[in-house]
Amino acid sequence: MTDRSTCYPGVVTTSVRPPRADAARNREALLAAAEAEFAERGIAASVADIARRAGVVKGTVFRHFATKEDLIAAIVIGHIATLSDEARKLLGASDPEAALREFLTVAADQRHQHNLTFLQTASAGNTAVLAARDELIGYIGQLVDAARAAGAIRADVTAIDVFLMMCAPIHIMENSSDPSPSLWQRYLGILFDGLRPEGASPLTQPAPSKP
Amino acid sequence: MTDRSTCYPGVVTTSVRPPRADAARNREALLAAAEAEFAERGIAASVADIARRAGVVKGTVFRHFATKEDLIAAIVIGHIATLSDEARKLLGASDPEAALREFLTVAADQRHQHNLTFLQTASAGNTAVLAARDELIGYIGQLVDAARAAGAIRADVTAIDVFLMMCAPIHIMENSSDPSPSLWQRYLGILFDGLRPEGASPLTQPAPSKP
DNA sequence: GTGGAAAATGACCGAGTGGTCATGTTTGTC
DNA sequence: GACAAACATGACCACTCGGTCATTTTCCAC
Repeated sequence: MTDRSTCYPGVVTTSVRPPRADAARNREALLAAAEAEFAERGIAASVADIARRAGVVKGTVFRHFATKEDLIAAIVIGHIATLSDEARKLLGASDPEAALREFLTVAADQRHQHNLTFLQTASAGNTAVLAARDELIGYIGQLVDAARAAGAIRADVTAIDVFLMMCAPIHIMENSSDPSPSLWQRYLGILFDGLRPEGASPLTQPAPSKP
Repeated sequence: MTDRSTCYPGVVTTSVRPPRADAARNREALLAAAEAEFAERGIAASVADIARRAGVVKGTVFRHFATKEDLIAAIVIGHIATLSDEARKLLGASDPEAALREFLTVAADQRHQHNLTFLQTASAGNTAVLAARDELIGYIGQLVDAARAAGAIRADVTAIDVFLMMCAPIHIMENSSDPSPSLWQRYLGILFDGLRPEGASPLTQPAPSKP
């Protein structure tokens, strides 16, 4: 085994000396380049292209991220953390319905801009991703509870439901050949109306117990 | 150019002698094998594996389908045609709301069983697929019109909307790590409630004019 | 049965992939 | 400024992929 102390998937291993300045620079450049490359070419983006875009050689990528999957996981974790921050900010809002809607808007917008929907499935097994995901679902749960208490959403909808449905507007618009960039807002509107208590019909399938 | 008279993507070229018996057999076997392989391994399923599963050699695949994309297109066209048949059958139903819901149920179930969501995007540019898609949207339009006339769905929702949203329940459940096989029915329920007139809020984005 | 067309075969190709590693370079420390 | 550890380099590997093609086999009409 060679030295892999810098290969942490988003979580710093404890009690090691801080990374060298150039290494930290390159890591950030790689994350940015990978995000851009994945957004443009999807999961097919190659490690070599990412390295080139970051002004670095392919071998360097594997010094920072043990596998391509680890690189993807690092990106996904970053974005999930961003969403967690957003959800936390919205917790104290005076209008719980508007807060939940705003969260879904931010989430869809982020996923739209960075083509994250497929990255999320690509890093589904990563434990660090799972931990970040669970934290996010916790915050979503508080948003959902507040909205439900305010009578803004139906009673039978859970935090896991909302988490799973988060990407739906993006997936819907991706089926269009030449979508307007903000088409997803239309489907977020329809989806959100489906979450409202008015006209809600009983659901035949129970809510999933785990995401 | 070698003879490619059998490489038709779902549409029979006119006035050629019928294919040989073994060729017809192999073509069906290839389509079935490809469908199974794609369902199991996604878009990453290789032509060689598909050929092996069909009891045939890789070169044979390219005698029937000029490219891998053409093979995918043939599968997708078959499934779209199946949906068109289903929609046509439902046109005369006495309950337009139930008919639309039944159509969405059949569509989601088909896409769930055959993992078709990604295949559809993979064959997005194929002209024969586009033609089949437009025909399907025509039938969906009639289902939607009937449902709207019966007051079962909101006024601002179009056939293209329904077509684009068709796969949403499947995409939603695919975000789950360990989904129940019928979880998509839950999200179809929520989505369908979003299509109802009760509690519908105005949509900020206009409906797409083309799919 | 036989001849000729249609189709299947399997070896082959080139491009591209994620990943490795010995070697050379940079950085921080004393 | 020298030394060691951290880091970057670029050549390299094994492998898979979609696709091609000369050759052989199979089918069908007569």
